[in-house]
Amino acid sequence: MSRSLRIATWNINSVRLRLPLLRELDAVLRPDVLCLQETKCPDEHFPHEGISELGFEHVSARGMKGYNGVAILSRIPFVTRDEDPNWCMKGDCRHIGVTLDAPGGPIDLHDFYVPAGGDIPDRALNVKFGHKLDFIAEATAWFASHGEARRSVLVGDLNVAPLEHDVWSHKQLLKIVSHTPIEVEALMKWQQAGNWVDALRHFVPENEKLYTWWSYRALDWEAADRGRRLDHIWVSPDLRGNLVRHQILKPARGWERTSDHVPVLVELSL
DNA sequence: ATGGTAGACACTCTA
Repeated sequence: MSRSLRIATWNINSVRLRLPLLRELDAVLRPDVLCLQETKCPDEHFPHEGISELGFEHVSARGMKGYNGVAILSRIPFVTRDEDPNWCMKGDCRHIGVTLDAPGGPIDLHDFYVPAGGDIPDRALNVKFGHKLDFIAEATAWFASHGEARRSVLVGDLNVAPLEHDVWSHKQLLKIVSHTPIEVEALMKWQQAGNWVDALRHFVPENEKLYTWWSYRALDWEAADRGRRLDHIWVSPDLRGNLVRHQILKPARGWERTSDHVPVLVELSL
């Protein structure tokens, strides 16, 4: 007998503005757990009522005014781990860790919103790029010091498209923040630090294009199809055999007043 | 090489 656990992640780009879209997402994906990034919402204004109406009884939010912000919405109980690091000592609401009361035993879940890093891929000229690299390095060191992850899932907007076919043109994006070699190397070191399994690439071969984000700035995002895979789901190696399916909700990019990211989901059989 | 769009918030920051 096995039970399923459906974990989704979405950079929602304002949880208050897009609360109605969560109903659409829920109808299509039916996640047990939904991790959000860029909620742009201080905790005291978090729309708890609308979210509990969707059936998510368990909510942990870490937000601030104007920027950033993460939240985990869940149909299954969890405890928030408050002892996790305050990355880069900035208190800027880019991570929540919870331990899920999952079938078959607890699962540690991490929801990350990695700094985007600005436009210039040079830490000497752009402090945001330096912050991004420092953030990833700090996360790498933290997971390395904890050894190989076990019964763990790490999701979020990691703001790096690591593989050649995670972007519409590898060659044209080599100097564009999100796909530069220094960021790709840093992200891969992080992945290796916990021996994480890239769950989306577990399902989709590396020679196939795979995107989760399309810029707002295209006249016709769908026709141009200049996407990038910025959103990720990683699972610890002991859960590799429990992966049963994934979904990239590309139609969400066509919703009215939507985010520039689309929801991504992985189902585990536990 | 440039600029295009979007959200929060109240000036211009962030993406």
